[in-house]
Amino acid sequence: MRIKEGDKRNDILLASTRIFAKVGYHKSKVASIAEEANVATGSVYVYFKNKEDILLQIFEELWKKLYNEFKSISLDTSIDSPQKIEQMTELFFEHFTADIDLAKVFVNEQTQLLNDQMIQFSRYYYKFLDLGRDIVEEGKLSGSIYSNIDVDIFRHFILGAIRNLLNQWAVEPDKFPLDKIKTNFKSLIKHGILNSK
Amino acid sequence: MRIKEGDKRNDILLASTRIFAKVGYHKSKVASIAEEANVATGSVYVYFKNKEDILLQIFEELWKKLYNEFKSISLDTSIDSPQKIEQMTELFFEHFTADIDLAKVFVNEQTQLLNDQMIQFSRYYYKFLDLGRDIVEEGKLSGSIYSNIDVDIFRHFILGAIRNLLNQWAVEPDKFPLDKIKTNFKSLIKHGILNSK
DNA sequence: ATGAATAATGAATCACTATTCAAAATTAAA
DNA sequence: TTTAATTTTGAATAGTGATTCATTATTCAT
Repeated sequence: MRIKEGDKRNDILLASTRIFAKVGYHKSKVASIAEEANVATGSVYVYFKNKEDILLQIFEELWKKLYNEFKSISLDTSIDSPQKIEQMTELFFEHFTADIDLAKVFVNEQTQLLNDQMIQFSRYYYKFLDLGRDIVEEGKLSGSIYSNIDVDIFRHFILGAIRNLLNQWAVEPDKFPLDKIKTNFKSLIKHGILNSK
Repeated sequence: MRIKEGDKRNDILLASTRIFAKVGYHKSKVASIAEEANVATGSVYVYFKNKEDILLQIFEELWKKLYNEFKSISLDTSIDSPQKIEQMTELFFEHFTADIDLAKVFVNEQTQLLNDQMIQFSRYYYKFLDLGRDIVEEGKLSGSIYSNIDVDIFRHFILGAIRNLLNQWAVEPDKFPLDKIKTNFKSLIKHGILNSK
């Protein structure tokens, strides 16, 4: 019997996140990923079906973690809907602050995967979207959120805005410091731009 | 002397927009584009440097048009900053309503191009961003827009939100009708979500 | 008509890289 | 030790599809 030397699967996942972030998924070579992970090219195919599968697994892990974190916020009965939304965005930004490469991969690759009909994207992502819907609906019912707002539209509004701000931060962290982004973001979501004096 | 048979360059541009929208840039084949454009494969290389150049030219034309349309709004002295922002978003959505394939290409391919250091993306895009900055700054100075809002952050906030909503519309036009998106969008930008009763 | 001049063609090339797989290496039990 | 099971390897393969370019077609001026 031979036993596994360390966690090659995870090494590959981490290495590919770095490579994908640096040159983009399509320009990344499996050989480069293997080299970055200190693993033979063939080993990649022991742990993943193919190159695309690596990318899908990165997102699977990402959304699994985020979904679980969001779930506990969602279930918290001591805070109201707007506070939950605020905490969720906070958590979202924090998660990526810790891993700028993951942020880049999220920003650059997720949309294409989602729009590819051939692909089964992480179910945790859709469960996360469901949590978001519930929280906004809760806010509308309790009266803390404008009742004329469409829940589905708002979810995609907020997600798109976050995504693009993360992108700016990932590209120019000095020009777009995350705390400044967070402050502005929360204010924009809550009150919009109009100064009604 | 031989004269050009029709506008093959434009045929290729239109055909590639359809193909890119349907299967995505990376999975698109130059041969398919040529076929869709009723043109020989080699002809593509008469009008474009390579496959990537086609995509860049699609964006060049897109942003050239949008920039010029936005410019006239920006110069209009009869309306104030918030109205300009409203008109610009209106125009933005309208432009893509007329061409859902272009919307898909914009949503799916632009981020990657912008983040690729090797690529010179359309200068009109950056000029468009400058227009946006000026308008928001104008609003802050006149007092109609909250002064604590960071102009750069707001620009990317609004662009990201629009992009993601366009994406939803392009994928499920029935679930996300554009007029509903526009109404919600304008309200969210102006007043946010908090119902202060 | 004729022949420059330019436009258009598409089969052949050629580089590139994802994937495979037979062999080697490692470990643990017998 | 030896064997057997499992893991790892990386050179060879094989498919793909972007790009080239020699050839053909078309048009206009003469």
